Amino acid sequence: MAERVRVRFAPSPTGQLHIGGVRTAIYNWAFARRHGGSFVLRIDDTDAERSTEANTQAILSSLRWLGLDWDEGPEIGGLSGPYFQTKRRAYYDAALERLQTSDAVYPCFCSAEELALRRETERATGGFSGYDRRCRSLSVSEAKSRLVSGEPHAWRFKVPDDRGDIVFYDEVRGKSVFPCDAMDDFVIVRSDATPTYNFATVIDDIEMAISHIIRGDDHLPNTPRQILLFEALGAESPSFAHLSMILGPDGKRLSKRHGATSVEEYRDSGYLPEALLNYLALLGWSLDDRTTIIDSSTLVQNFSLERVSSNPAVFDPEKLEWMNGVYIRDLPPEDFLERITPYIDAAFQTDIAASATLAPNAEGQKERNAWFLQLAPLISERVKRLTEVVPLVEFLFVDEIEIEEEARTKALLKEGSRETLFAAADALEALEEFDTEAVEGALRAIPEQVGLKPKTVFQAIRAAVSGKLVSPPLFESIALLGRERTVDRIRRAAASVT
RNA sequence: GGCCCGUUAGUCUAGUGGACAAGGACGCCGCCCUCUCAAGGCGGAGAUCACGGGUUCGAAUCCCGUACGGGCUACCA
Repeated sequence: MAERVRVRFAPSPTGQLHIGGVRTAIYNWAFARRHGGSFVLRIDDTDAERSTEANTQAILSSLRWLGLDWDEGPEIGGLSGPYFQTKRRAYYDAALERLQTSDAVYPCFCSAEELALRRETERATGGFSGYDRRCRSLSVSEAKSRLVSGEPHAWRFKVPDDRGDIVFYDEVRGKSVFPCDAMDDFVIVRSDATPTYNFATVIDDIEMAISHIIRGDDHLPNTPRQILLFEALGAESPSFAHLSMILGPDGKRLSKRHGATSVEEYRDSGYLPEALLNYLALLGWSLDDRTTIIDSSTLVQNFSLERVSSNPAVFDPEKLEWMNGVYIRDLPPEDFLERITPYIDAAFQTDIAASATLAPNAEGQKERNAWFLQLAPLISERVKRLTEVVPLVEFLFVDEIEIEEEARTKALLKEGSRETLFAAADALEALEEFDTEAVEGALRAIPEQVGLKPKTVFQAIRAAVSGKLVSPPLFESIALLGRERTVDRIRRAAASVT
């Protein structure tokens, strides 16, 4: 195939961008980038009932968030626009007209109710095989007069009788054969004059000079119909690559009842776009026998349809989470801070960006910035999702901590903890410097002093200072919290232990 | 019912006729490190390559059948 590579991702805005759709988008994007081709984004919004503008916006922002930039499409335009099917009506009307003159279609006056009824009875008796071609045998004059009288009608494609098998080579699955005579005369234009998916998509793919159609294998049965339409319209078929489904843990196609399925949900629950991209890219494609962490440029350099697996994959949230942790740990402290900022602001009603914590030139905040920066690596290696940062740093952001019940019973209400806490408070109060080393030096002496195991001592202090059983490392945490707040918390906790 | 697709450990995968009594990753288990939780290090369990036939000197790899799973079967996409 010498022609230029042009692929398209054509989501239907009937919902948010879901996991399966994203993977399709990733493969299309990577394929285009790999071959120096174009990645076209087209919105297949022919389902007027369920398509919404909000969904379209959500899809665009999800793609942007993931770094999947398109060369032509909504908001940026392009030579093959418009990129919304609802705005391409003229093309569909013209195509229908051509098929009418070439006698490749015929009007069908059967009502939807009628068809449903027939379908049902035939299926019940075992032998349903699609539309029975009833209107195909209408005489030309009858059809014409019913048309003229304004009788509601759809347009059906005449599946040829002498066409033979439809054969094509799927880039993922290899040779595919569909017997033509098993296909019924499908509707291409509805009675409200709008095109169906099969019709619109073929016309657009022709007009947009799409070279490779990479899509979910739920479209596999549509492919022979579309090939017939390409032929009827005198166009060459593009190459096809059908991706297997992404399944839920029960082996059924991934859906909302399996939990989070939209990109936005993953973003909101603290996933990094690069991690989601990485995970999804490898769900059905592999670089080699051992690579699991792969950045987008490596993906682009190596992506090929040949290495796309043809069997369905079960989506594993645990592996995604692990991978997200890998990416979080890999983030430079500055980046990490920037990424957690929105989550922290949301949780504590702070406005870190506005208070210039992260702006290096804002005097007075420099200190706080540096302070926070110290903490970053300590936290980043402890979380797998950005949202998990919130409980870990809560003790630094609230004036009054609340001691969790478990922390109280398991750490504070232990034999000797009252003495421990008083000793710790005294030791910390007596320090000249209040940095990590000094704090550690002071606190390390406590276990022996009170005759308890280090773990017992430090857990009591941790509970007093953070209110929790789990926190970033104690000495650093205390140094960051500051002497005043630390000592105050420890004394209060001591007082509450009788 | 019809048409189509798929089948390597719980999961994602490597494997394209001999180097595979099957490699990597997640998860799981154990040990080490350790102030908690993580991270990290080391080690381990886990696959009769769905099953049955064939082709071949030789099959996870090719062919056929069966079973199981999935998709489509709409004037949805």
